[in-house]
Amino acid sequence: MTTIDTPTRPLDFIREIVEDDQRSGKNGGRVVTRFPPEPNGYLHIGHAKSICLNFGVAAEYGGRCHLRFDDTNPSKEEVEYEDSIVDDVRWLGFDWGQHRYHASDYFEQLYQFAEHLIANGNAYVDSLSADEIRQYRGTLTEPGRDSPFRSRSIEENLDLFRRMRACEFPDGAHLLRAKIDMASPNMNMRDPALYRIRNERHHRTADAWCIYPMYDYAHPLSDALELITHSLCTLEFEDHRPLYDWCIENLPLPSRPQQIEFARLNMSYTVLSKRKLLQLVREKCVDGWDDPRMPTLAGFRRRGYTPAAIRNFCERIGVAKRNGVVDVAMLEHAIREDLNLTAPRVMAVLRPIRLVIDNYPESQAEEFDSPINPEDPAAGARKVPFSRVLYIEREDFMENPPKKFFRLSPGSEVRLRSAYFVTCTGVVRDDAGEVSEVHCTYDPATRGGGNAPDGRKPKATLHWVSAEHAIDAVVRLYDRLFVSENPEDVEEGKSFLDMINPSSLEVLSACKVEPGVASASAGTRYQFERLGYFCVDPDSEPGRLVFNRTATLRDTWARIAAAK
RNA sequence: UGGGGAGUCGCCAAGUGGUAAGGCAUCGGUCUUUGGAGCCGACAUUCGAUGGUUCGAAUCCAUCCUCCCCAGCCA
Repeated sequence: MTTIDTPTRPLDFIREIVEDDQRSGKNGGRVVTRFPPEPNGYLHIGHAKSICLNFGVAAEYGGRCHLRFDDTNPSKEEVEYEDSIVDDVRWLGFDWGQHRYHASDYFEQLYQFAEHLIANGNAYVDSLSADEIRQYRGTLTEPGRDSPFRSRSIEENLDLFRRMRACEFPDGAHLLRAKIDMASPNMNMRDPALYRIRNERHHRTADAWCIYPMYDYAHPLSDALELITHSLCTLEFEDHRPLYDWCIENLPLPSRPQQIEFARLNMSYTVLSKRKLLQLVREKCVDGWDDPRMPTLAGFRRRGYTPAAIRNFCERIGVAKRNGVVDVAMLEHAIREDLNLTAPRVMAVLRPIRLVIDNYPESQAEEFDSPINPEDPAAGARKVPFSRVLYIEREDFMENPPKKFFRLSPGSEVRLRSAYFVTCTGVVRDDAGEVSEVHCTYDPATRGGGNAPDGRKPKATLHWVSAEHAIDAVVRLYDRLFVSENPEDVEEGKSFLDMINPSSLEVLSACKVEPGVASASAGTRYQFERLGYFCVDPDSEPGRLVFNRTATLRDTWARIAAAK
């Protein structure tokens, strides 16, 4: 065996930088990354991209990745979110070992470093109001003006800052600012805020502080203190990089991390902003953060997605600096690809109609072997009970079939998967004239559903379930949450909420499933043959299973029918 | 009209001066006890535009165009 023809995936620009750094011996060859979520919401598929990147790069280059909570704003953060983030990152399959940190772990050090900046004349306490500061900042095209407090003495700054820490002032009375350049063309360099007063309880440090550091200050220092080598973040922080570097250059830090920006993930038919996701939850447009229609990791988990599928998806979309929109079909492909190989097959009838086999003995019943997974012969077979009265899918029968409809119709013969060939002989109608029962005869010579002795080959194979053996189930059919490819792009006066798909959830409560799944536990995934992938929802109760549809199977007939 | 980024197939995305990878989607065919899956094939004479340099340019230079981000005491 040689590895010559092993196709090598080209490196993305970040891995290229990391490899260059390793070659040149920068950072002593160490690679340390971090995933720094703010605990103010649930993680979504966009975060998965960042998680896979950060943990992936670390693993590939023999380094490590820290999980660090960016908890510098007590008014937005909660423990519930922190717990969910821990669960989700673990579920995705990543491990930070002992390296779980919080920006708040560094509050004392961050404070001391702030005094250091003041002592060196690199920071000052401003006492302008928020509104005045905005006015002094200038605009995109006009430079800002120095605050009248910019020239306070070091002693006065130190005194004021210490009194800020001592909680002597109300919110907004003072602000610690970096002394950089009010005329900078980069707005972030016009004396950015470093510390603000927030007389508020923090979910971890409780009442220890009433001043809290800003992201732009806390982030680079946290990175440096943790000896992070490559600090990967999204594009919108690109113009913060000079400030990131400024903080590091002006303080005696133990290391010099490098910030590198990449494009965040956008996906069609999806919304990925924490604010909007929070709104969907708060306004009850969905059933919570883990609603299977949500693009949150908790939602995908409940929907039946596997961590491997999400990781493969993240690998496949790549990492670059171009803003784009990934087709949600790419994600759907990833989950089908995974489940096709791993999900046990089962027969389930979602919209049942009775199929009576007139020439099958009334009292008879038998069991057929059906493959658990044709893609994996080693998985073996399962027993499926069969009897005279079955349920088949209502849409698998048509009294007046159009061309190319190969399923059951008067006079036609189809294969019942793993059972027999069956020929439709007629229908029974209810009082309203609706077909309430389909009748047929079976060919005993086709037992097992294999080929007939005379070589007949039906053009269709139907799934079925024995009426007397079937168990009842509720099936929730999920579809995309939004009807628009870009739900954020709406006309004046409308919001993304107006783009919600009114039929994103259809609940079918009279479904029939083969008995073998009766004791399946929540989270178990199956392929319902010919229909799609489904998983058992935690809402299930004994005797009343609830399934969520993860993804449909490709349906060629539906395409043909839709094309007309 | 300041600054920072980005423009390669419908969507992601390689390519870094030597004559446009791959994936998704789409469309054919084949195979099939899932109209599933698999397999085979098609799918950018062209890289935002225009000039220029060069034997040769998506790659270098110039000019122009388009899109994204920045004026939170959010991250």
